[in-house]
Amino acid sequence: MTTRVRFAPSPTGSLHLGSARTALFNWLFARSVSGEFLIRIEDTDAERSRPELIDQVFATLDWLGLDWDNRGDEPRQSQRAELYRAAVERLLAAGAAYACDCERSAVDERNAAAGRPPGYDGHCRDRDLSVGPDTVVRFATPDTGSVDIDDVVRGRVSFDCVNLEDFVIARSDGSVTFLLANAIDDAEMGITHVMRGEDLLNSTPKALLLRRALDGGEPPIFAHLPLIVGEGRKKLSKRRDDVAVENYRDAGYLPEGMVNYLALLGWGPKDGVEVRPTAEIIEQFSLEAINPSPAGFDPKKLAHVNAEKLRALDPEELLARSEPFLAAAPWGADDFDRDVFLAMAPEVQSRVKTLAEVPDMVDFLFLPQPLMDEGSVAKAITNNELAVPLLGAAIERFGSVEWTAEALHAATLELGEAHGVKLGKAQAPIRVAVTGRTVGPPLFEALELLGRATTIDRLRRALPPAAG
RNA sequence: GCCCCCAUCGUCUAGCGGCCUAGGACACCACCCUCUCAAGGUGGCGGCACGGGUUCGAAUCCCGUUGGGGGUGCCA
Repeated sequence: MTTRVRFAPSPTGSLHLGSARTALFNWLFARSVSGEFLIRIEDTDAERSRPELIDQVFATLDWLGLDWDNRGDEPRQSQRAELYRAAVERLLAAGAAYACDCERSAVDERNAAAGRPPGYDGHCRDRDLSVGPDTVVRFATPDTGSVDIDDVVRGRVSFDCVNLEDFVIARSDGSVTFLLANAIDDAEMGITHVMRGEDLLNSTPKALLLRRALDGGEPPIFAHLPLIVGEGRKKLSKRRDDVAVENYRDAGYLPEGMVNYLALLGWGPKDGVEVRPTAEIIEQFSLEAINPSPAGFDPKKLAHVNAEKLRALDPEELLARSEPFLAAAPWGADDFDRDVFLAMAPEVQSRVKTLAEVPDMVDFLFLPQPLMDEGSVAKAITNNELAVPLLGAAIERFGSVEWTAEALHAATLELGEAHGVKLGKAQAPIRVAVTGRTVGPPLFEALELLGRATTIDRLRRALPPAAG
């Protein structure tokens, strides 16, 4: 039997980091065993589901590079209502489910009055109500016995049936809930392994009970993934944390950076090599190596992994990936010179952690005039008594020096010596005059690319009027 | 409240009874390299939650405690 896994998002929001990690692990597992990775849309809740979000989820999975094997034919639970409804009828007919017209508040009151813990009390089990617009359908869980799950990452987990309340499988409007649709579809799609977040562990015995009641056959193997937690060791939340994968894309993270980092949350390669090509991660991946404890999301490490991926790109690739960010840069399209960019690319790569930082690293090369950073100007020019003489000397010297990074480097060194300072001090005012900042890529390479005329023009402009 | 899960440096992890005076990575600190800033190199800081067992031997196995988290919906 071929291994078959699924990722079953609910289109109620943009793709969440936790969901992306779940999708990734399913995908990694499927690819590592030459199995199938399928997608199913769990939109049984008409109130919350936003159909337009489905394409967004697909787009994000595409961006991450998680290809699925039923593309274009992803089951949508909202379109399978009849199938589910038939299952509800069967359960009803078999006496495995019953109608219930209890209001939540009534249940709570009864529990409070009787001193019982919260949860449905089975009030309607034997009332023999008929199903109608004012009733839900509940599944009658066994009163005794237990449901055991042999979870790949957690070992055997046992649930006593007495603690399993009679849960709702069909709403009063006739639609079915996730538990039922999920159990039916996993059986029907021939899913062999179910990998999902640990927050679903408690619902697993219910799914198993349903599957059994519906003669769904051998249950899948379960693997409940550790939750990804945020700052306070709590489940990542939309309020506190930046959880939308799209946000990371827009912030300049590489998909392979996200994939690599996410793969490290709850799993680690045996050989300890953390940052590596996705193909290798697939090779190394194994279900048994997933660890059960919650994993904290660390933006700093994500950034580091991303930076490593960025450095691994060749210049052409960097340019291509940077395109969206360069398009939003402050210079005109005509001012951009791809050859200049490509020449500077290696220096840019070792200095940025995200694509979003790329434009700022090269803007002075394409802008008619550099963006002058106030603090930098003050520090290196205004409040630097050596700035004027140094700049003046540079204007003089750069007029005739051979225009190569090497010669410019040597010339600036000599300029510094003549004024009693080392190269570090000597290049500072020149750097600010030409690039607008005290920090940036290597100066002399940049000057070479910029050309003699532009460089000298910028040096002149940096000189105070009186001195100029 | 009840049910379930988890527990190695701040964080991600290696470790699956002796190779552990616990290894790596991120972050942090120092030094080196150096035209700034990075990158890179070297070194440093820092951890098996606690208490009982089991065993010749426990980070590793068992029990308990404590702590954390998740679930407890006509959400998924």
